[in-house]
Amino acid sequence: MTNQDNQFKKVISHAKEYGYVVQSSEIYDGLGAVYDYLQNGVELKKNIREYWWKSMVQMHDNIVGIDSAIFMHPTTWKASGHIDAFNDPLIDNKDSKKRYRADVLVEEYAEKLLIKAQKEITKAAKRFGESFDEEQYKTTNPRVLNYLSKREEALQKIGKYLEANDLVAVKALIEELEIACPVSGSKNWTDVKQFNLMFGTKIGASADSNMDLYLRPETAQGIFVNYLNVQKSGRMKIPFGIAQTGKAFRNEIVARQFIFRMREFEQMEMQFFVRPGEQMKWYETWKERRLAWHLSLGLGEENYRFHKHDKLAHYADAAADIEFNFPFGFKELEGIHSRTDFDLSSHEKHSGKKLQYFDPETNKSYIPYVVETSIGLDRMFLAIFSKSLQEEILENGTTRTVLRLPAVLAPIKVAVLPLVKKDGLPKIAHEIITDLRLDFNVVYDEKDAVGRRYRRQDAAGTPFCVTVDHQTLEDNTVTIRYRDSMEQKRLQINDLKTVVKDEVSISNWLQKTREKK
RNA sequence: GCGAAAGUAGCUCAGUGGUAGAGCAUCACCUUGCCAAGGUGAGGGUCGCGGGUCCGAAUCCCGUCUUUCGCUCCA
Repeated sequence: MTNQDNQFKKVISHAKEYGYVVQSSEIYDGLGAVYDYLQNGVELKKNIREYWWKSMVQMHDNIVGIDSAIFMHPTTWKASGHIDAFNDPLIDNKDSKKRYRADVLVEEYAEKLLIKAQKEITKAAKRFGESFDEEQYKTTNPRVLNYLSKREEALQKIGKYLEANDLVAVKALIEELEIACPVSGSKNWTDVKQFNLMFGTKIGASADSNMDLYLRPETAQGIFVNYLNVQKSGRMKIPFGIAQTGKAFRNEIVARQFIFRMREFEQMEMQFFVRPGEQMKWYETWKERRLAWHLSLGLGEENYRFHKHDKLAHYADAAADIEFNFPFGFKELEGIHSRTDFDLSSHEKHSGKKLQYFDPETNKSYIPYVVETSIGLDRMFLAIFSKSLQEEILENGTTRTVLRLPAVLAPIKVAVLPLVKKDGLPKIAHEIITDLRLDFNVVYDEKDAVGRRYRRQDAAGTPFCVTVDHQTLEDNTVTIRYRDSMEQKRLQINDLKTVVKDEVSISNWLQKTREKK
C-alpha cells in the first residue's frame, strides 16, 4: 500500500470517528457513492458554503443569488444537451476487460475502411501517373467501391440503431463487422448497455397522466431559465451574475474516492452574463478571482494549479479547472468555463421565448454570453479536510494528530476547559460558555487531564481552547491556547470574545482575497 | 460493468475448524492537575449478509452486498 492510500484511509476513518462524514444507510451495508454529513461535517460544510456565498454574492453589487428547484421541466434537459450527451452505449471486451463506447468502435471501423480505400487510390495514382482520374476511379474500381460502401453501410446502420435505441442490434452489428478489441484483438464482447447519467422519476398521481422527470444533473440550468426574471426584477445591468448552491444528481458509472465523486452532490456556482465578445476578458478575471479565494484559506499555494481543457464541451469556447492536490493526486476542484450563448440560445429555441437583453449603452438587443464558475462543495470539503489532517512529531518525540481546519471554517470554534473539576472552576467555565455561545459554537470538557483534552480538541479541529485555572478566581483571567502553535496567552475574560471574533471572522479572512488583487 | 484486494467492538487490527480478543476510544468512580496514553470497574460484536460442508465455521466452499485500487466514463 502506498503512502497516498494510507493517508486517504486515515482521512476517511478520521472523518467518521470525529463525526464529519459517514456512508449513507451504513446499517444496511451502505449505498454506493452516497454519504451523510454528521454533526461536525454539517457545520464545516455550512461554513464553506457561507464563505463562498459571502465572497461571491455579498461582496459584489452586481451578483445576486437564487435557489431554483431540483425538478425542472423535461424540455430543459433537451435544450441543455444532457438528454443526448448523457446517454452512452457502452460495451466491454471480456478478454482485455476494456470498456468502449459502442458507437465509437463502429466509427473507428468505418475510419479504417476509409483509410484502406484511400491507400488503394494512392497506389493507383502512382501507377497511372498524370492521367489518373481520382473521381472516376472511386466510382468504378470494385475494391474501392467495396470499402466505401461497407463503410457507408456501417455508419448508416449504427445511426439507425442508436436512433431506435436498439442495443441488441448494435451488438449484432459489432459482431457482424467482426470488430476486434484494439488491445486484446479479441471479439469476445459483452452485451451493449445504455448508461443514462441522469436519474429519472415521475410526477403526477395517476399512471396515465404522469410525466417523466429528471433530477437535475447540474444546477446551472435553473439559473439560465431564470436569468430574465432576475434581470428584470432586479434591474440588473450587464455584466451581472447569478449565484446558486444546491444539490445535483448524476448516475455515475463508477463513483469512487469517498466524497470526491458522489451520485448526489452539492454545487456552488455562479453564471456571469456578459456582452458578446467580452467573454474572454471575464473568463480570465474569474480565473484569477477564484484562485485568490482558494488561496485565502491558506492551504498552500503549491496545492493548486490550473488545467486548461483542450477538448471542449459542446457549449464552451474556453474552459479551465482549478485542480487541487488531493490525497490521490491533483484532481478537479472547480471549473471556470466560458459557455458562450449556447444555453440561452438553446432555451430560446426550445421555449419559443425571447431571452435577449437590451443593452442601453449600445442600443442593441442580444443574447448575453456566459462565464461560469462551478465548484463542488463536497470536493471543497474533502480538499480542506484532507489537507488539514496532519500528524506531527513534537519536540518530546510524541506524535500529535491535529486537524488544522482554517479557523473561519472550523465547526467548533472554542472549547472551554476547567483545569480541575472542583474549586468552582467548572462554574466559571460554564459562565464563559453561556456568553460565547451567542457568537460561536462552543463546547465544554472537564474529563481527563487538561493536556489530553487539548489533544482531543486538536484532533477534532477546534482552533482555540480556553482554560479556567486557579488564577482565574483571583483576577478574572484565563488562558487561550492556539491549536496550530500550541502556544498559550493569558487574557481577561472580557477580552475573549473580541480575540476569538478577530480570528474567525469571515470578513477578516476574505480580506486576504482583496489584498491578493 | 470487468479484474484484484478487503470486510471481526466507535477507530486500528490480531485470531486459519473447538467457549470471540488486544490497544485506543466511550461511560462511572478514585487519583493527578497546562500539553495524550495513572488506578478500579462497566458497557459495547449473532465476526458484512444469505446458503452449504462438518459433531462443530469468524476460519473451508458457493452466492450476494459494500469498500479500496486498476481499466472505462466524467458538462
